[in-house]
Amino acid sequence: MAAQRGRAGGPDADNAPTAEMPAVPAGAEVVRSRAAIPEAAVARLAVYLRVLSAMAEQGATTVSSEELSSAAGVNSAKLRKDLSYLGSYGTRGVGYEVSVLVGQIERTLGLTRQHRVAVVGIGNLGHALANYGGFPGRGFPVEALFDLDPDLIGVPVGGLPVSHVDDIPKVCAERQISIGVIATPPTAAQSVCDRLVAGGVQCILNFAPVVLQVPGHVEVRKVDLAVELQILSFHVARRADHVNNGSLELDGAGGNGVVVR
Amino acid sequence: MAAQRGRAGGPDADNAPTAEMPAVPAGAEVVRSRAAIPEAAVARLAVYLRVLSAMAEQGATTVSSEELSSAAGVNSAKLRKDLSYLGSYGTRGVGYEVSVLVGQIERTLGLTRQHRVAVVGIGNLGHALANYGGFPGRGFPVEALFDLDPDLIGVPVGGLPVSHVDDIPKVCAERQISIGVIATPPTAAQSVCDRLVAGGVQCILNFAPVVLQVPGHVEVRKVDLAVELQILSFHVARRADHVNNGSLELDGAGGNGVVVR
DNA sequence: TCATGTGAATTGGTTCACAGCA
DNA sequence: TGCTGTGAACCAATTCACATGA
Repeated sequence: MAAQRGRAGGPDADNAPTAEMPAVPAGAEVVRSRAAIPEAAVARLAVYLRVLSAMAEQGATTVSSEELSSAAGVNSAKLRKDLSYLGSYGTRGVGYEVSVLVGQIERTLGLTRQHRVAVVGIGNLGHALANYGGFPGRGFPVEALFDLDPDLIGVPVGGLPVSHVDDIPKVCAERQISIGVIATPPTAAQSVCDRLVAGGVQCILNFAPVVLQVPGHVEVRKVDLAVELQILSFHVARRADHVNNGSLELDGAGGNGVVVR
Repeated sequence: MAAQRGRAGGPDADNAPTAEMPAVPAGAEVVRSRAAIPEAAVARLAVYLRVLSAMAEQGATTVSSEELSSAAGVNSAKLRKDLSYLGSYGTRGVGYEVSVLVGQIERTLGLTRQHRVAVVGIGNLGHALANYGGFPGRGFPVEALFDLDPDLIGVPVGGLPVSHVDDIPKVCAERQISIGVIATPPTAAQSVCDRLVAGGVQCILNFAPVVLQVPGHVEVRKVDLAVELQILSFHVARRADHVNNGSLELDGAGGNGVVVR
């Protein structure tokens, strides 16, 4: 049933074989295939990639860990550690070549492949998603749309006609969809999910506020507005409590902002 | 500059006076602000809350950690640990009373307060958000909408007229907005963010693919479609690699699916 | 007897601090 | 001289396993 990977750093960690760590030879066997990049680092790599792309557009050819990390909102040690999972592509005393990093991150994230996307549920959100048109920075073309509403079937949205949810398995298989996006009401989500899985979809991005049950080989990520808002609510409440309790020291020495430390 | 709290278990930890573990003995009105619930647990509490609400609607009055955890897609040990941060509200040998749990989680997440929301950027996504109408399960009423487009100003969306982004500080202050939702194109996001902060907003939910810079007292959470898709892409690629490498042992003993372990 | 609640062990992730190299 | 790359130390989160109490 594969637990959701949602929000906060899903654990999961399939016994991923660890690094071919250059040094390793020591003992004996060990080693396996590729390197186990921590889940948390993967998420950040995607952010670095975006920042780097922006920098490249501005004509930058080189960046230091300091520059890149501050643009990405992390500290430089973490950035360097994250990049080290890719291998050693920096130049000591200098920094990283932007184009090299972009290439390596893309390769690592599997962005050299195409990942065909289907969107299910063409309501407000589904519309928004369908109109993203080719999704973020290409590589994720939307190739199928589905809904239940007879009035929508056949209507083109973002240039693509809507199909009926009953056809999900067939259409997904035909069009080799690898990522299914669920933007339906919660009640429909599980059955849609089952059909996507039947259609051979490997990953699901779920916007519906339900915990999906999927077979172990399917990867699920959840985007949950209510959860996000409630987490923010928690922080507001906590802050308010602190103030009430008079323990508003909070930023003790030097009154720096926060985070920093 | 407060790092983003985004995706995978934002660390960050504003120097939150962690574990001020109630040295406060058995004494009196324990409860109080209760210290340091791990960020990761907070996100899950929101999920438990939803599951519990659904159960309550179905008439359930009691639930065991086993039932609740499987419905929420986590293991029961984690669930019990999470609930223990709230205090001891279960009955050994029996389980938890649904209504008590709902109440405690709501209290902990600060859902007894109202959190007025503003949505900035009334495009496809902004429309979708505005029409959520009162956001997830009330408690998060949308009280202001903003856009740049003159054709939109004054037009009601989801029953609320759109104001101009220049008025963000004034309107947010007037209407006591505590949560700002940014659904603008990336280029506009930082300036919108600055205005929200000027308007006294305490939390920001950012859908724009940029890393926002905010003062330390403002909490930011990011929902980033591109990042989500790229993480999924990574997993697809990794899986493909494993197969190619013939190291598809992966599930050594017993050939269970994956994830599980 | 059974399921909660929780210390202790473990695992995963972050940060430090410095060796190594252009 | 810098800045990368990385062991080691540290801290957070998860899981284990069992004492506890209805």
